[in-house]
Amino acid sequence: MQPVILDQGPGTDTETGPAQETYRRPGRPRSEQAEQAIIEATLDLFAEKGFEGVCVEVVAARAGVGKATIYRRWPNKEELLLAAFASLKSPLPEPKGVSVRDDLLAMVEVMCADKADPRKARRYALLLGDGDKYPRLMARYKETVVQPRRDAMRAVIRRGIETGELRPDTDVEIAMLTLTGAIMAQEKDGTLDEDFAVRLVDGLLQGLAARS
Amino acid sequence: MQPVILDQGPGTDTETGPAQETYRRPGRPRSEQAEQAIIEATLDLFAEKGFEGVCVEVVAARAGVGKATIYRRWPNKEELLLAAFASLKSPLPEPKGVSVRDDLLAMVEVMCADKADPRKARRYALLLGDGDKYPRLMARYKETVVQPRRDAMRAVIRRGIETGELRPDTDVEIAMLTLTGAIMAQEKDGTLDEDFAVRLVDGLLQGLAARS
Amino acid sequence: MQPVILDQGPGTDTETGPAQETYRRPGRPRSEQAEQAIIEATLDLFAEKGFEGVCVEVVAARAGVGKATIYRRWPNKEELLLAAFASLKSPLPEPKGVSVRDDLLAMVEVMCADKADPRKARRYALLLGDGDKYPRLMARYKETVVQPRRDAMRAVIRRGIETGELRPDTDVEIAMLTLTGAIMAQEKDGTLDEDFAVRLVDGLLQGLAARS
Amino acid sequence: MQPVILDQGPGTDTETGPAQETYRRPGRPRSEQAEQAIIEATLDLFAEKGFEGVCVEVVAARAGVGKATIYRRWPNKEELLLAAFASLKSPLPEPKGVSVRDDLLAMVEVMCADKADPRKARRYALLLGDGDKYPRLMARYKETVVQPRRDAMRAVIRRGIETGELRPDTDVEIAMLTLTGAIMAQEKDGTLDEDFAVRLVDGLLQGLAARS
DNA sequence: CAATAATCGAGACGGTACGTCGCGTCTTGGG
DNA sequence: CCCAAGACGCGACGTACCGTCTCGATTATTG
Repeated sequence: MQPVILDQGPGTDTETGPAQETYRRPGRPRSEQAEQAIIEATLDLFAEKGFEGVCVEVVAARAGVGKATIYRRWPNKEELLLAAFASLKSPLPEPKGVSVRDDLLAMVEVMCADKADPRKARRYALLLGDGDKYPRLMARYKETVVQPRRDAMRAVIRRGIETGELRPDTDVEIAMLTLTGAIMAQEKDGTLDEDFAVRLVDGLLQGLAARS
Repeated sequence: MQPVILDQGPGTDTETGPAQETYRRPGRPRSEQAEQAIIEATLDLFAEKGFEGVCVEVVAARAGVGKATIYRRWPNKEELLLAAFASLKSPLPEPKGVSVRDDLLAMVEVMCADKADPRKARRYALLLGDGDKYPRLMARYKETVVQPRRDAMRAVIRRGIETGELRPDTDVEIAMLTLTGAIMAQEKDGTLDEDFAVRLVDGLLQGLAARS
Repeated sequence: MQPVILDQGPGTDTETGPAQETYRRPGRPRSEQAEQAIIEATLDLFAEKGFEGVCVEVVAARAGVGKATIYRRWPNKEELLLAAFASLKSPLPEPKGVSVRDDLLAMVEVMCADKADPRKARRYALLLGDGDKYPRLMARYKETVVQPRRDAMRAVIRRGIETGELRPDTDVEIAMLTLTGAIMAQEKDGTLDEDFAVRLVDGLLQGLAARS
Repeated sequence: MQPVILDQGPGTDTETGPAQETYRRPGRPRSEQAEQAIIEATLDLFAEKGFEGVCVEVVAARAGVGKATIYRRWPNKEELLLAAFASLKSPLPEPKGVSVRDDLLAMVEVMCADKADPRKARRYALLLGDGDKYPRLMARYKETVVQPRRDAMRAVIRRGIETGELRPDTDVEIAMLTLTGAIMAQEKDGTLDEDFAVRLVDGLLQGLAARS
């Protein structure tokens, strides 16, 4: 019967940057500490027990926080998870523009490294290979993490065609899907991760067909 | 109403192989009909309402079956879903052995077609981008659906190297990951599915590098 | 809608006594209304359909309450039933102290009346002769309802001996068991309830033995 | 769809005695051993774990018997329990007819002894004092065990009135309820069981009122 | 001796209720 | 306006028994 609490307190989480004038909503400001503790607890729980282990009630308890403090910030568990994952994002390197092979390699190496970082690995592993009960989450993950990377990669390939480094009839989408897909498809326990990036980029550049 | 005579018999489904003589466990055999009805109901519910809609209680009601009859066969909801999905598997075509390109193309086409079949598409779509929260289901899905396909594809590539159709220094794993990964990574609402397979196979065969 | 201010507060119901200062546990207090509604629904269902009819799920639905709200208060169905029955207790009249016969009669009459009151009668009838399957409920019932009444009755008899109204060699326990037991043993559909109390008390006072 | 199995095999349990001519239904006769084992298992389980512990499935397992073998004999769990209890019945002694006091005493002593016998005690305790979730069962118990005893007792009292041993204005029903009720009401852990019977009978014979 | 018939054990069947868990919301008193 | 705590309604989960229904095998009596 009480009016629904509208999430319009100081510092709504849709704010992506500081407002122009230093405007401050009335009332007690949200605790930055609480926010951090929640994210950390979420990430820890996820790393420990996977998706199932991330229960809002447990996160709250571990972060020493009330459930409402979580729901004041994120509308549901999924967004919480997503926010937690987002805090792990490692940005792709800016292409240096010297050689397409080098730029692609740098990108692929960063993406492979993500699977090695223990914390991100868990995210990767669970999302893509171990227990993926959260496809909607995965969609969002793709949207916010995978897609931007693809776009960057697409740009590099396009530039390669323009510079003549790549075949002029290169199928950009296919090339891009091939690279990102291969990383995605590779099993996390792959045996020789160190030079996987090199093999992948070079393999793709050369093609499979025997040159007669 | 009469159960089929070749019923697998009562007992745990952990049976890994048929006994030597056609052994029959004591007690009333499990109803093959019930099993079918359950799988169908599961698939229907999934197609209708996605993951969330697949509640064991609803499946049981729709299949005209007690919950225990479900739990007697599968230990939890996840395994039920998996079994249901498994019943959708479309086997890869046997490689004809004429040309590697044709064999690969046939395989890729089947895999692409899976994403077009409404029922399987839904599985794919929900698993990879829509549904909600089913962790290790996808792992099992990969294990039972994706992995076998990869194995088949690997075999074709290996044969291509032997016949000289593919470069002798082809990196088999990379090639295989590239193909399957690209299909996986392709968005389900891809606009030009019809020739995607051709583009993918040919793109990979030719490579990206400009021939100087 | 507002919970009564003297709500017992949230927390386990194992609290055996009130804290010194009116201590209030943190968190939202338990709704007194919900408690009432649950008890009422339980009693209604019991009156309507007997023991079998008292299903926690139905009680919850009828009380407009979640199952958890019930299980937060009582650990199981049995305790719920007991609590519901306890709320029906009709206290024994205070002995007026004029004559033992009158005091006993008043007590017996109240106890007999309980078997006439439709709601309490149902409890009695079902517990002792009709319902189905609730083991240790009756024990608790006796503990909380029967025993206190016996204690009160015992006190009256003791006083009667002191005042000389009863034989000095009266066996108090026997007398008390005799009275309460007879009421207990009497069939619920007894045809002449109105003067049963008088007959019982007088019968006991006079004894059976012919006076030679 | 199959016709219901009618319980008309050899030796339907409605047979209360051997038929006149030694008629024997065709087919395999019911195993007397199984019947014994079932009853024993029921009684054991009851003694061990009370009402709750008596699950038909457990009884069957413990007796080394199929569930159908139980349900072929008794229509439901309640009847099984009742049959088991019935096998414990200890008949009242025939009144010797010398003195009413002696006859009553003998009867009361037997009834008290029932509460001492470990096996019967459990039945008594659970039915009347410890865990009585089965009121319908208790009704049947009263019907088949308690009621016959009351009838016998009533007969003795009536004879006492005729012989002049008891007051001519004795209220037979009250007297009878008083005796049986007191035994029923007495707690099983009563402190001095040995002479309880004497105290009860004598207490009732003398009455409580002081003789002025 | 073969046929018939009812038994036996085992265990699956459709149901119903249980008690638990987690979600996202609401409501306390106190910063 | 925020905070920690914790109750709320809801709804799915997986378990436990109930009483019934097959199975193949066994055991008597009848023809």
